[in-house]
Amino acid sequence: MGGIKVPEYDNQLLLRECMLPENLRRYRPLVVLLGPTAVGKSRVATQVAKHFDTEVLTADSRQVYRGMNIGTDKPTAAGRQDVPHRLIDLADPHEVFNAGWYRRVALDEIDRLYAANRLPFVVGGTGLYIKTLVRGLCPAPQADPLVRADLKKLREASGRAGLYAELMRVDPETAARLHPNDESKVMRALEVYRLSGRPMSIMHDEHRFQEKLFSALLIGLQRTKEALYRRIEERIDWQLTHGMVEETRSLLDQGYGCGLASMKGLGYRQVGAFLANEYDYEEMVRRFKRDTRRFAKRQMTWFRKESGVAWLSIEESEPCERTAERVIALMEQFVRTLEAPAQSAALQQTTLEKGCV
RNA sequence: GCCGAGGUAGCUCAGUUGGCAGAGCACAGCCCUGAAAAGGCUGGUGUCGACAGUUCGAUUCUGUCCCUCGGCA
Repeated sequence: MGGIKVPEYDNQLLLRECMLPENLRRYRPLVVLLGPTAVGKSRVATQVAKHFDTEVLTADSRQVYRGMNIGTDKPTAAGRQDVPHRLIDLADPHEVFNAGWYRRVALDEIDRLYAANRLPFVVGGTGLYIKTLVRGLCPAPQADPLVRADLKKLREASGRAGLYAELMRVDPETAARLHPNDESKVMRALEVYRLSGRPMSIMHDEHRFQEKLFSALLIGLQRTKEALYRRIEERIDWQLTHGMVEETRSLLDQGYGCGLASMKGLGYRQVGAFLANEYDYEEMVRRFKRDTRRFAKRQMTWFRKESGVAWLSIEESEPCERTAERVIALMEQFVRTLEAPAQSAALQQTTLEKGCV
């Protein structure tokens, strides 16, 4: 027998201890399960949440909209009864939901869970929303419809070049960072300047995503590109045979036009164009799948560069119960490092280095 | 077998009166601090079907062959 003996832990006991009110307040533990669309987060998350007797806090910029259910793969009522899901159905499709709004309501939910001695468990694929919890959001002014309307006028009068020229004048540093064609980000930077009188670049320099509100464990799920793409196609086929077209039609009939941010989401955009006879059904399916593949790719680009994610590769044959077990194992290990930082310093350095933020 | 029409990027094709091969789509890589399922940027060496001939130089012209799709037998 050689090597160092790792002490045996009673994980359930430690977990209960970790979730004692004073410890929750002390460590502010947070677990995030992330990954690209269709990788299989939801089913795993439900099992994991059940195991830890907690809830699922969704980090999904589309499931926040009421009435958008099939297209956003929102958990069903039955699933939500099994395990409570929060941060869903927060806004109507005509409202402009955004990262700041998400952060405020998510922090409230997390505090509520701490008060109930439960471990907050965030699950989703919207990288920016997750980042607002794990690394914060700079205290720039919120989006303002009046300023935006004004900027739109400027856009109409003098085009993208006019917007960009103004940004070069008031915030050359941000202008240098942004491409003149990236209208929405150029407008946001102008909005920040008009509302605060300060260049956004200065605020970013001051913030630098350095907030640390939680001891966070980030777990990422990934699959091979081929497997992920196949799952995307299967899910879209399922959505289309289970009411996606009807759901989109109903939203349009309620007056939610295709110009809304919510209606520009995957699926709704393509089905909406199909209903407007811009192209036929087959073309709609092709684009829906293609655009979802592209999205998954963008998600992976974002997540890959996020430091501190513990990645779990899922094999094709792996049942989701097994994936859930692996996630649970990582979480229990994480809880140990919180509970007994002295003994597990080595452990933290080695195995959990990647997953802790 | 004969007569047409073709063979150029993963796909559909354009093109070179002989001089470093180019579009769309697909795909790939990337950026992001209140629209993030949004928005934006970048990426083309490919035996130009094969072999030979003419030429300083052939993907382009000529010849032979191979393959595909029509039509006729």
